[in-house]
Formats: sequence, C-alpha cells, structure tokens
Amino acid sequence: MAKTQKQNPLHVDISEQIQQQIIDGNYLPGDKLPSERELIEKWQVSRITIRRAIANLVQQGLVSTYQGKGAFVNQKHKVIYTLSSPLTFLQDDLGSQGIELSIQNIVYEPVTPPSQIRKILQLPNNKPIAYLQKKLLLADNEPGCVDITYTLPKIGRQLELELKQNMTFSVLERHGWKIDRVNAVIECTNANLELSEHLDVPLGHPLLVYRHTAYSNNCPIVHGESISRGDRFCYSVDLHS
Amino acid sequence: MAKTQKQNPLHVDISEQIQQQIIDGNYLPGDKLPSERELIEKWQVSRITIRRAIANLVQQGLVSTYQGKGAFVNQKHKVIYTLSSPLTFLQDDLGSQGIELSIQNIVYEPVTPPSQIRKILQLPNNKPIAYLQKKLLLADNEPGCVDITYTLPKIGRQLELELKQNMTFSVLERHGWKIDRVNAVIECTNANLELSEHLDVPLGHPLLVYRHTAYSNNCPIVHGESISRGDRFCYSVDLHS
DNA sequence: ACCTATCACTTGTTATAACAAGTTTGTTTC
DNA sequence: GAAACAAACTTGTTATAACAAGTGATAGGT
Repeated sequence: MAKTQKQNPLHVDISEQIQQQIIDGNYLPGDKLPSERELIEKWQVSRITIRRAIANLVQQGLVSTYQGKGAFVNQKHKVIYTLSSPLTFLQDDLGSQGIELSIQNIVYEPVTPPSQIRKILQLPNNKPIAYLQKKLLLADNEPGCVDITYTLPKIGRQLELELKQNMTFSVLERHGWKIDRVNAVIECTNANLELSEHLDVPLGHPLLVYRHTAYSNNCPIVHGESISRGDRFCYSVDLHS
Repeated sequence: MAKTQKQNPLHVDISEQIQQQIIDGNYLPGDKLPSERELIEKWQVSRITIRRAIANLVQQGLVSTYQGKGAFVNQKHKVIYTLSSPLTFLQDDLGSQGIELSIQNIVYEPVTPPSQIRKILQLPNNKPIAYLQKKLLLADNEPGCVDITYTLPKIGRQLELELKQNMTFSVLERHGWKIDRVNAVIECTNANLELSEHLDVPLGHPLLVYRHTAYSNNCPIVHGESISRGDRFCYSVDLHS
C-alpha cells in the first residue's frame, strides 16, 4: 500500500486525520476540537503525542489553542492590502472591505539609525538622525500589523502629532510631500518575542513583511516595514504591460 | 525589574538567549549549535525543555535541525522575484542574480477544475475542462517553489511539451499569447504534508503564495499559484504614481 | 587500498508523571 | 438574586525514561 509505506510518525498520522475531518466539515471554523484527554482516549496514545499532533495543526494555521479553553478551528478569510498606483490609502482601502482601522503609537523618537537605513535614506554621515516610529495597527480593534518607519528628521519633527495618529503616506501627501515612487519587497518572517507580544500571536507565527522606501522628487524620504499577521492579511497587486 | 516581571517559560528564556548569541555573532550562519546533551548540561534542564527551546528557534527560521547531525544556524539572504511590468521572465530574473533555474514536471493532465477556478477562467458549464500542471522549480538544484496552474484546454493541449519544461508565461508569449494584465495576490501559508515533501521543509514551514490570473485580450487564460519557501524567496515590486 | 561492521554520537518519537495556570460551572453564602 | 468560593475542567510547562533512526569515524578484515 502506497499510503502506509511512508511510515509517518504517529503525531503526523493523527494531525492529518484531524485535518481531513476539518476539510470534510466535521469541524467548522470556530468549533472546538475534542480536548486532549478525549483525544488520548480515542487514539490510545500519550499526551505528548496528542499535543504534538495539535501543534502540527497550529503550525499549519488551521487551529488555535487557548489555555483553559481548548483548541478551535480558525476562520480563513484574509484582509487584502491593495498595492496600486497611484497609491491608495490604507484607511480607504480597508474601509471598502468593511474594516475599521485604528492606530496605536508605540514609539516616536529621533534616533541614529543603523547603517543600512542611513544609506537608504541618504543621511549625512556627520549627523545621521532620523525619526523612528513604531505603531500598532488594529483592524476592527484587533492587532494586525506593526509598522516601523524611519523618516527624514525635518519631516519627523514637523509632523509628529499627525504621524502618531494617522498612516504615514496620507499625512505626507496632505502636507505636500508628493510620493512619486515606492520601492517595496514583500517577504515572509516569523514572529520573534517582541512581535509575538504586539500582534498577540505565538512565537514563530508566520508574518508578512512589506519593506518599502518612498521617494519624493527622486529623494528617499521614508523607509519602513509593515509587519502583518500572515494568517489575516495578504497583498494584492495588478501588473499591466 | 521590567525584564523578569514577565515570567517567561524556561524554554523561551533559553531560546532568546541562544538567539542573542546568534545575533552577537557567537554562532555564524552554517555553524553548529551545541548538541542537546551539552545544552542540557549547560542549562541544567530536561531534554524536553531544550528541545522546545530549539524548536522555538526553528519556528523563527533561525536554525534548522538534521537528525544525526545537529542544529545549524541558517543563512539569511533570499532570492528576489521581481514583479514588474512589462513582465520579466523568471529565468532571466533569477539568472541576473546568479541563480540557475530548473523545472521538474510533477503533473500535467486535463481535469475538471473546482468551481472557483471554473469561474475565474470563465469555463463553459457544460464542458468545464482545463489543463492542470504541477511543477517543481529548483533554484540551483534545490527545490524552492511548487507551481500549480490551470490553463485553458486549447492552450494546454497544444503546448504540453513546452510547458512541461519551461515557465508558463515565456511559453505563452513565444506562441503569440500576449499577456496584457496579471492580477495577483501575495500571501502567506504554511506547508501541509504534500508541500513539505515537495519543498523539503518541515511541516508548517512558512511559505509565500503568489496566486495569479493572467489575461490575454481581456480574457483569462491562465490561473495559478506559485508556492515558494518563505525562507528563501521574496517579491519585489515598484509602484509609480 | 577498499569494503564492512561496529560504535559512539547526533536528533526524533513516544510514554508516564506531576504540577502550574487559565476558564467554566456549580454551589454556597449573604 | 448577587457575589464569593470551590471544584472540575481545560491547556501549558517541565522532569525522567527508553528506544528508534540517521551520521560519522574508527577498527578490522579482505
């Protein structure tokens, strides 16, 4: 039999079987899986094996566990960030999907940025200052994205109050900083301890990183990273010839 | 002390400390971490705790473990996919980064696609056939991406031999199918068992999904997903106003 | 010189056990 | 009835133990 020749570990067999039950609709999004005790009874294995099986499902993003409550099947649909040109603004973009965006400032201060950032922003070597902002973006009051930006000092000094409460690009455009080009990279990471606490996800949770540099009059004015929960967000892009 | 008030589990303290040592350069990419036995000795904890600590690092993508050998610090640099318009072709794109691309066909057959795909490709309801192709893309002979595409039957029938050995878009353009628009979504998933075997990664490993629909003369001709290892690939995009 | 068997080392899997910590529910008390 | 407490659940953390399985080096035989 081709199925069993592979000799999977027990915990993989079990998680695969539970996954199949989820796919079959035996457990719907939001449903609670049987407790560890019940699964131990059903499969006649030790707790460590059942826990590993459930950990497999958690790692695949299919279920989440909550201490004292149980393991629950996750919802699937994601929020879409649209990458268009001209730039749409996140508020409007999410608003059209019926999602309310709020912003919580974490850090706003002038710093001497790491050399990498200094080079990107073309900061002078004798006085390499930029404004570092970390903010938490909440979609429908749930933490979804940590935004870390380095802004040129003249801008950061002037627009502090507004930047603390609004999305960076919309503030800039409102004050006459026309952004004519954004260069971005989208990649995948995993939550370290700090991010896992901000975004309320387990350590190692997959995250989407949107690392961008914005140019005004061909000069870089902002560089930043938007780090979103990979299970709740995605990016949409349209390419024309 | 704000540092210890949080009361992290032991395994988190240990993985954080090891991570710091990696950041500090005590362990360089490619280096082997001390064995479990040595770490147990050093930290005076049980094996289960050390294993959990290392699992944390694996989940964060910092190290990889190999049975019989040990745990090794990962390299970091990623291969960049450029999303530009007009479309560049993956071979050229990767070639300019000094990476050799090869293709391994897994599946090529006509199928009745799921309703979702039928709708996207605007297939007729009475005879909803499309060609399903699954291929494995190897970058420098290492599996990096699984490409799953559904192609209109007239194209799939005609270009089978070429599509089995080349990237979809370059074959299409070579045969006069001018692609004037690609609509795409980039998101994050985690490897299920099938993908983990194709891509040679552990179950739950973070993956980048590029789900796209290509249009020629305003008609959809191809829909597909490119599922890449999140630790080795990223997407680059340029937005102009 | 080459092949092979063995051994010592590595990580992987699984069992049993105990306690910690968060949640729910029921019961008691006011 | 409402608040307070306790019991019974849940998952989380950690220890000890044993064996499986993959790797590499060494010793021995051909």
